[in-house]
Amino acid sequence: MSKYETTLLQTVDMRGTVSVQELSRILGVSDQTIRRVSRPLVDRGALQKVHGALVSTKSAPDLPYLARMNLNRDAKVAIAEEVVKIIKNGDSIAIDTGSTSGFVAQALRSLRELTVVTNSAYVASTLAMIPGNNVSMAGTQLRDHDGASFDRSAFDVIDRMQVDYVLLSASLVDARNGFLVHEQCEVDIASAMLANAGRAIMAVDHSKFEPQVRKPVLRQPTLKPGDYLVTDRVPPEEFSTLFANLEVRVA
Amino acid sequence: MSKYETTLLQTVDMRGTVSVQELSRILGVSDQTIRRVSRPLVDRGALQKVHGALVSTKSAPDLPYLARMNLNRDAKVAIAEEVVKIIKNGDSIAIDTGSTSGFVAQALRSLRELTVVTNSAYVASTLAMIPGNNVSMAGTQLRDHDGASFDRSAFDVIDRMQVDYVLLSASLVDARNGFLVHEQCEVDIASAMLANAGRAIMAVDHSKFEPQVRKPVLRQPTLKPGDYLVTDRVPPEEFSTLFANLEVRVA
DNA sequence: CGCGAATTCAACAAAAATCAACAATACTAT
DNA sequence: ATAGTATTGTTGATTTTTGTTGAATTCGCG
Repeated sequence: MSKYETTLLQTVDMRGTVSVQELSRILGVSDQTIRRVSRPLVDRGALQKVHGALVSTKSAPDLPYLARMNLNRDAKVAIAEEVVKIIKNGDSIAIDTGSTSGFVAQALRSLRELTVVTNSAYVASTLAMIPGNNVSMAGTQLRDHDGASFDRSAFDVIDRMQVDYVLLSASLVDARNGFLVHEQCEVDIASAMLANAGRAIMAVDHSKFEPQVRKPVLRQPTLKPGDYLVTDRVPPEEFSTLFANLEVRVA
Repeated sequence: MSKYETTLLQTVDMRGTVSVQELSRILGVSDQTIRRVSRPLVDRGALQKVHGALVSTKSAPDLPYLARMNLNRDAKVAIAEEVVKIIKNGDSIAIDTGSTSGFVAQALRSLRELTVVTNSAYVASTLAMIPGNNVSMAGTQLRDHDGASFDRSAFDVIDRMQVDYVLLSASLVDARNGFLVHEQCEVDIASAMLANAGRAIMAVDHSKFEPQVRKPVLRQPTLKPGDYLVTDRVPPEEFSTLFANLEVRVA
């Protein structure tokens, strides 16, 4: 560990992005030294390196949530458009958090007079400003990586509503165990929404059918017969049992 | 990843649409370079490209709130940047709804470890996704034209918090009557925030000093000596009494 | 539809940044 | 004190980025 590490990190985090040249002036060492001491920092992910400068990993624009939204972007857009075909003007819908939900929210802007309840601030602000919509934000304190809430008041709001549809998502679809996610709080919100909704719409892109690096272990509540499954590719054969009672739509 | 990426994204997201020409002037590089560094951003969907300019994917034109945001945009951007100079990393701030607040939220993305409470879903979702921030959304049911909440739970949340600053706005500044708005609920929220905050920051662009077509009649709570007034032009002489005890900053 | 202006694109040359290797210096432990 | 180790600055070759040029494309407008 170099003696410059802390100063270097502080400076870069403070300013967002600092050129190698300027860093060498600030620390009073050569540019080559900056490159050398920054390499381990870059390797362990404390900093990012670009040609000519170092940028903080905490820097705003490349946010985890938005980065995730751009993964499989085309698939998610297609799925979102398919979901919107199910919903009609004037319907009510509960929307959970998740990368696909953001796209569905965008696509739902083409409808009118929707009643929406969601625990995602992004979804809420996307749909709230459409004239005629009635949007409720469930929850108070927002999780930083996706701006969603899972506190007590979120459940209070959800339990007060009765909606036509609920949009759910999952991190992994497993032929044996069903729809899996990483966090218990996500399951809790999904259950609450499901309990107060008519038909559920499970939206998962094709990447969710393949093994994940970090395997999720928590089961989403089981769906009712007649609930929708919307995805962007025909699912492999081994999922036919799991989807037997669902109305499957492929975008 | 280019070293210009962060600045470019911030600028475009903040302003909605920026011409390639102006971007090249702002970043001090050629227009060709702007095209080059923006291409990967466009490819991964972080930006949209049109002939002659780049537009933010987050921008949603032709809506009342965002239309209002585009009125006097340059002034509001300047004011927002001035407001950010007052706030430091780690500070806590309450933010009311209003067109200028949206710009301040965008500008506050450059700071870290902020604690934010707001009744605007737009502000909440803008700041919630910055890693390290702690954002609370005050309120449940959202007003459709600006996605802000004024229900009972909004006050409950605000009254629970004690923050360093509160950002307020107004529809009209009147030399005799002070800061005026249209709706009583806006005054109520402002009062609640003011009661739980250290110093207030009143942000009004120069257009608010001139008569409005629809004259607002409700008085915002009076400010304390030492509170900030941030605007984009030196206010006319007749306001000197009203601003006597305030720290006036002109962007 | 066609014209002029503005914008974009492709290619190349210049400039800047990076890397690897080596020499000089400081520091440590015997 | 001295050999050994680690850190730093310098040099020159290599790679990446950038601005410029001219051709091709797109846009706005009569």
